Amino acid sequence: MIHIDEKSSKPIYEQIFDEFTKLIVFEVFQQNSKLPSVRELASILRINPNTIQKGYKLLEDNEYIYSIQGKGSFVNSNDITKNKYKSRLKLDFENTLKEFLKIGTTKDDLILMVEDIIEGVEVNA
Amino acid sequence: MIHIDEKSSKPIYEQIFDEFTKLIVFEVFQQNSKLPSVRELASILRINPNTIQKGYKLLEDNEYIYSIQGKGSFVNSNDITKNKYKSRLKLDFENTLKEFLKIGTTKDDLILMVEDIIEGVEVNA
DNA sequence: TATAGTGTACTAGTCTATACAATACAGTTA
DNA sequence: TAACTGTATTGTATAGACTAGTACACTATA
Repeated sequence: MIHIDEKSSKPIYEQIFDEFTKLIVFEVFQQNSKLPSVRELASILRINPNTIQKGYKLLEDNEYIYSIQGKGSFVNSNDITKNKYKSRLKLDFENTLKEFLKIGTTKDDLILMVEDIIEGVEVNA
Repeated sequence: MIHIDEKSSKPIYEQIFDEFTKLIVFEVFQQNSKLPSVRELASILRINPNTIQKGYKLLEDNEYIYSIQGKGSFVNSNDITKNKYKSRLKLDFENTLKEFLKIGTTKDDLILMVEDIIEGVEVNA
């Protein structure tokens, strides 16, 4: 379900965040569904519970999940999570686009690039 | 000329890389022009020479500069540096686009987004 | 009520990457 | 020769990531 790369330079708790973000946004986890408990996931992945907790804390701070003491951690509403994710993506998109503009790439070039990339994805799909 | 943020979580040697990359790509440094020596820049920025060296090594590994022992470090040809930078940007662009497609954003939406962002930049310019 | 499971918090220790410090060597230039 | 370059090595200090152990408050259920 969740894949952690021990060799990655990215901290495990950030990987936890990334993995769950995708599962939530792609609706593998429906809204209000329960995430595995901190101790359970720690046991499955053979990672210290504190590290899992740190990842869950990050998810909660970013409003992807909410936690209730004694009950567990649950997925926030689809509206919230999808909008959060989309905002993050859009920010990335904007920054990259602005860099392209700085080095003189034209609007037409950029739109062509978008079309090329989409086409490439569709062919591989 | 170069700005280093001591408080940033990004390592100093990576900041050195990022700053010079931009100066080179935006042609503040012309091709074959000499970068400040390792010791000189270390003295100016009050940073350890080894850290500067590590940044220069990264620039050299990514073919933005070339170094000659006893002479100094120099900016590579504009063709090479600009292409390198563009490749990096394009990769970012592609990854973000693919994420958008995964969550069901359509081609038309994406092109609209590009146009909106460009318009926003032009207004602020 | 008792027990097991939940989130949460804290301290302490290990490990790794980053950065600094000091020194040395080899090549270039004047 | 002297002063400047890049490059390499060894050692030390520090911060962040991770582990380990423990503890407490809350919830659900038998």
